[in-house]
Amino acid sequence: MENPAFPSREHDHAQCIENALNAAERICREGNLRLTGIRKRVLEIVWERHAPTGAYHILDRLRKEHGAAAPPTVYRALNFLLAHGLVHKIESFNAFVGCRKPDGAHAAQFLICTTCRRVAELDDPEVATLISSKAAHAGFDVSRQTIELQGSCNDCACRG
Amino acid sequence: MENPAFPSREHDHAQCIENALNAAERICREGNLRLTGIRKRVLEIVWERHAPTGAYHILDRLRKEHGAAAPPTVYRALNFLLAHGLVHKIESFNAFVGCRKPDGAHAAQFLICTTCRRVAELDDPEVATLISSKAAHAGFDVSRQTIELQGSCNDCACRG
DNA sequence: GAACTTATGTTATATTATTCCATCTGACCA
DNA sequence: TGGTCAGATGGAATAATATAACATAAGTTC
Repeated sequence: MENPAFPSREHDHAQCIENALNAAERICREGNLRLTGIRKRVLEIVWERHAPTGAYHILDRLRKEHGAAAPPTVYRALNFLLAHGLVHKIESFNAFVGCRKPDGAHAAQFLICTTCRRVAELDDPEVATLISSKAAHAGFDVSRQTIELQGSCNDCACRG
Repeated sequence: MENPAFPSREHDHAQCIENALNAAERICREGNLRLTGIRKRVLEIVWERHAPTGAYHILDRLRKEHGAAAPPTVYRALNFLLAHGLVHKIESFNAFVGCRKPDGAHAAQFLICTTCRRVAELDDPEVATLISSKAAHAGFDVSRQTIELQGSCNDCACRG
C-alpha cells in the first residue's frame, strides 16, 4: 500500500487543522470570498476529527463558546464551505468532513471505516473517468458524483 | 447508446410494477420470507415511479387507503425490502427506488437526472471492481458501495 | 392450544434541515 | 461623510426524515 489515505494514528493533527485553515484563507483571498469568524470556526470544528461531523454537533460546540446559535447559522456556514470546496458532505451519514484537496473541482471518492468511523478521501481520476464514460454510454451526462465506500481501514482490519 | 438505462417515456409501466412484484413474490418464496400486505403495498408505491420516493410520501399513500399508519410502519417495510434487495436507498435524496435486478447481491450505480428526477440503475461490475481495487490499494476493504451520479438523462438533454 | 417468533399498532421523541423576517456589517460610491 | 446596496448573521418557527419503546396481533411449531 502506498500513499496512505488514512493518516496514521500518531500523525500531527494540529498540523492537519492548520493546513486546512491556511488553504481556506488562501482560497478565500484568491476568490474574493469572506472567511468570516463563524465560517472559520465551523471549518475548524469539522477538522477536529477525520470522521464525519454532524451539523448539530457543530451547533453544540458553537453554543458553548458563542452563546446563542441556531441551526441556520451552522447550515449557512456549511453551505458556504461546501460551495467553495472546503468541506464535503457524506450523504450516507448526513454529516461533513474537511476536504483534503480544496483546490479546484474534483470528483472525490470517500472511504469510510465502519469501525473507527474515520473517512479518507480518494481523488482518483481513473475512477471518475470510468464512471463518467460508463454513464455516457447509457446516454447520461454526469455533473456530480457521490461515491462513498463503507468498509474497514487497514488499522481496524489488523486489530481484528 | 445501447441498452437504455432509462425506460422510454412510453414504456408500459404497469409491466414494470408487475415484474417487480412477481420477482418479489418469487424471492420471498425462495428465501422463506413473508411478503406481507404492507410490505407488498410499500413496494408497489415505490414502483409507481422511476424516481426516488420518500418515506413520508409512502406514509401519506398508506394513510389514504389504510386508515391509521405511522412512520415505523413504513420504515419497517422499507428496511425489510432493503435487507432483501428489493429496493435501494438513494442516500443523496433520503428516498427509495425499486431495485431493477433484485436477484443476488450487486453493487449498483445510480444515475439520477436532476431535471426529471428519474433514476436509472447501472450494475456495472467493471466499475465496482475498479473501485474496490483502488480502495484495496489504499489498504481499505470495501463492504458496501454507494455510488450516485447526478446529471442529465438523454431525454432531458435533448429537450434542452 | 401453549409457547414462541415475527409482524404490526401506537405514542412519543430524536435527528436533520429549511423558511422567513429582522438586523447588522462591510464595500462602494456620490 | 454619509447613503445605498449586497452579503452575512440573529433568531423563531416549522418542515422533513428517522428511531425508540412498549403493547398487541398473527403466524408457526410442537
